[in-house]
Amino acid sequence: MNGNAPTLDDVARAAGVSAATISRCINSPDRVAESTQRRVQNAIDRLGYTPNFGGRALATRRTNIVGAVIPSMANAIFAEGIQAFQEELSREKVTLLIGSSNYDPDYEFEQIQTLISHGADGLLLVGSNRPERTQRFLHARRIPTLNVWCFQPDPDQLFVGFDNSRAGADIARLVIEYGHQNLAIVSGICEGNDRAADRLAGMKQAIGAEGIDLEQVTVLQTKYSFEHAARAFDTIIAQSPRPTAILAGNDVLAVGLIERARSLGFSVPGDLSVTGFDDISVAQFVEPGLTTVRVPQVQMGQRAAEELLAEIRHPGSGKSVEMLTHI
Amino acid sequence: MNGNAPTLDDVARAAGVSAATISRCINSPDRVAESTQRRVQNAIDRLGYTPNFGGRALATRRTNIVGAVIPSMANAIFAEGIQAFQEELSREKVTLLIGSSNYDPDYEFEQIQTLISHGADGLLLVGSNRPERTQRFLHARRIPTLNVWCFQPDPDQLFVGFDNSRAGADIARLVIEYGHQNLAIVSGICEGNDRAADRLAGMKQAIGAEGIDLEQVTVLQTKYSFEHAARAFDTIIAQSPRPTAILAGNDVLAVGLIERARSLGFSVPGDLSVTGFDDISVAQFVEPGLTTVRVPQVQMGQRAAEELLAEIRHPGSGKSVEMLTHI
DNA sequence: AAATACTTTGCAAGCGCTTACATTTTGCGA
DNA sequence: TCGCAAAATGTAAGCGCTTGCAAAGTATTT
Repeated sequence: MNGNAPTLDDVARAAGVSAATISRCINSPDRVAESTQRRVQNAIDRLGYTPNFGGRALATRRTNIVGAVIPSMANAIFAEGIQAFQEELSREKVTLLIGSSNYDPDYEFEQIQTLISHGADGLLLVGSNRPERTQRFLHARRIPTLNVWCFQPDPDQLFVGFDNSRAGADIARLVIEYGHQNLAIVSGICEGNDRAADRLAGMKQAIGAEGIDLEQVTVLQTKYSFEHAARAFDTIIAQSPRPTAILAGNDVLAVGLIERARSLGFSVPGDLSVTGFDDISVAQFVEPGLTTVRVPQVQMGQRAAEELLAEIRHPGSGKSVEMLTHI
Repeated sequence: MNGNAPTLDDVARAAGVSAATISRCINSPDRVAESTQRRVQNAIDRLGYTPNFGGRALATRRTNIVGAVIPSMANAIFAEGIQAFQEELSREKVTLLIGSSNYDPDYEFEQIQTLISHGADGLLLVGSNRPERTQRFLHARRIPTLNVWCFQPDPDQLFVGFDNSRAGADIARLVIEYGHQNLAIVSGICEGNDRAADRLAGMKQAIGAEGIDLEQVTVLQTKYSFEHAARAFDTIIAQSPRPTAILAGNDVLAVGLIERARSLGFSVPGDLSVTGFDDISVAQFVEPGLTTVRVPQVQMGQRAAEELLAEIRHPGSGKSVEMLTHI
């Protein structure tokens, strides 16, 4: 904070009214006569007054900050959703504190603690699979929390997301319908990542249900980066029979796979099809025809903001929302 | 915050000491007898106490939050640097509040105000060209502020960045040395964006100095998106004589240009060279040979954190740092 | 003109924490 | 055993804001 910031009292003195009136001017202007309001606004402007955060937080027992912990800021997967989330929040004068966990549950817990100790009124988290310790903390402190990017019919938690398993199954089925029989899957690392795990499970289930022997399907788990995807491609392409389609666990992987394929001289989708997941804009661009599971990121972000705010303001009033993906 | 969170007094009562002692246990343990410390720690654990943020902020007049306003979260340009910035901050138990301005000075001002009103102890801003109003506010409130992504020898401001103009000149010169005579420039929008403006100015200056008629060089200003870059490409490619090299104002534009070129059947860099700026990782991947100005983003983020923290803790002690780019 | 209801403003008590200062306890040399 | 400095702890005054309650001012009704 700031040494010489003007306080409510300063403004009050300047405007010739009491501090309470200033406070009301700011928080419920309709309880103040219009003429006074003008005078006060004037003083505020003149002094460059901004409410002191600590004071306000102390008095209202609310910070109007919500925290979000996303797995990664390094790629665009979460950017759009978070942006929408933030816009919706700022409409309500709530600020977003962002942390990133690098897909590491321990680090996620640390970030959560930091956010809370910095006063976050509520939390947006990605996915739902987190260690006992984290869950206990959240529960003990009664922190309003909402999970995105996944959905479970659990009445004790709040979700705004979709069924990763079903989406995974959908795209696998589609690929098979196109006639592909030799498949490979390049998934994200499933441990500690329910989205990746569910997608993979869905894909496997659908593949099995379509009568393809799962033993014949190479499944690789790898980090979400172009480089790792390229390496995964090298492994897959060396196999025989060579797969004719690769199902990627997300678009970062898909783009990495496609680029690697091309730079090795394969034509995509001529020699080989690749499907993605998440619909990030770069993917659209690198490969206009990329078949990918489209996730309603913006909607998800907006809705998440609404429901989380509801839960914060009136605990128990936030609702879970299942969204649909399409291909 | 939380309705039923235990307070200092609760802990004090539980431990049978005064509130002051608890406070000291937390903030300067060496002023408290070890036996008491144990007892207090015990009570803290038992009650699950965490200091109330508002109270602490009010009493210390410090939040340990710093704010950053970046032009955009939608692309990766700032991601790495911000990530490094945040990591450095969290080493010092300081949390980062991020806002994005969408390259709009008014919105930037709004974000700055929000950050300040949420208690930010200091601010990281991108670039240095901002409206009078913003500058006045920052100055009047004596808010420790540091500008990144640019550098000026102005002793009244703090910079951790590089000379965009020189970098722009460097890459233009290089392209000309490679023998290109017909050039085009696709710049970001310069208004309100000193980085874009400086880069462009540097490029123009170098081009002129190399004896090329600037009148012959098409200069387009466009938003930083793949789509806008693609449109710019269409304009440029229609001209005669057709340019043999396009200087892009950043890597998002460069990638957009290259992709558009390829999808129209041009070979890059065979038919046409494209240079970038910023060195984002996707660029590396889309076009391994892309000549781009490499910006030391991670270093910049780290150093910015150090200097900004210094300035916050001891006003006047933060130093400006000029970093070097290379090609 | 008096009685009533409403609107506008002020008063003052916290919210939970830190910290200067005062007080008590402890340790140690004489 | 006493005296005194140092260490440990307590006391209490804020930090800047909100808000219930009371008071003052205005409009409306009878």
